Amino acid sequence: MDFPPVEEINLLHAHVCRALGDPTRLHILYALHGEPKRVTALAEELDSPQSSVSRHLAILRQRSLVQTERNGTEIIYRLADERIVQVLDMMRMILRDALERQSNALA
Amino acid sequence: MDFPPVEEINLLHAHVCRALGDPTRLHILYALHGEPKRVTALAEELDSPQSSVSRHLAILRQRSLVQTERNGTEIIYRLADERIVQVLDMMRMILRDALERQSNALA
DNA sequence: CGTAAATATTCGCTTTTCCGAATATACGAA
DNA sequence: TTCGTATATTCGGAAAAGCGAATATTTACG
Repeated sequence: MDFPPVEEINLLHAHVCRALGDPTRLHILYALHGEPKRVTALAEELDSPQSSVSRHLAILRQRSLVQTERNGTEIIYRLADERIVQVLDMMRMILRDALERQSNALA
Repeated sequence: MDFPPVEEINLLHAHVCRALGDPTRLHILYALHGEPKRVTALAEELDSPQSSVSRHLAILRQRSLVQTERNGTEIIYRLADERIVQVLDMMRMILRDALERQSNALA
């Protein structure tokens, strides 16, 4: 029983993190939380061009962060794992605490 | 009492995620877990040039993921918040499950 | 002061990422 | 098949991020 080397795991892991490293994609992930949606709906909600949203969704799908289901001509996107939002929320908490520490340090 | 707009939070959040989106930086964060280290020690551990590690550390520091403390001529880096590793581990779990689902889907 | 050690920054350069507009593809209905 | 809607992809260019080597900076010590 052998495991993939650390470097390879880090590579995959970093690839996923990079997918999270764009404000529009974060917005998309939160918008899909508990509520699958189609591309056009997301584009309207984010006030972003359709091609842009579609490209972002493709990136999230490649990285296994969202899944798709076709319904006629439309395609429904959903979170591949709802725990993703938990992770994002935890990051926000950590970030908030860090910012708070910094403003305290200034005072 | 007003809050910063969602867009601004997403921008900061994405900025932090981008810092996580590099395999060397992930390696650094795990290497610092529970064990502050100096730059040279990290460079040796990662078998990476000193300038490269220093640049990565600067990025992690800008994003409030690590903190520094000077000790003579050396500078000790530590995680700004140990919960960061929890978040990373959670992401790995989610990633592992996703990969597992995918290989099952092929079978 | 001068030297050595540790860390940071700069310099070129390459690669990646991002964007909107335009175009292409896929599907359903008639 | 032809049309309309929904989604995906391509195109061309701009901005950001990556790297190693070399150089600069900071600190301690004699």
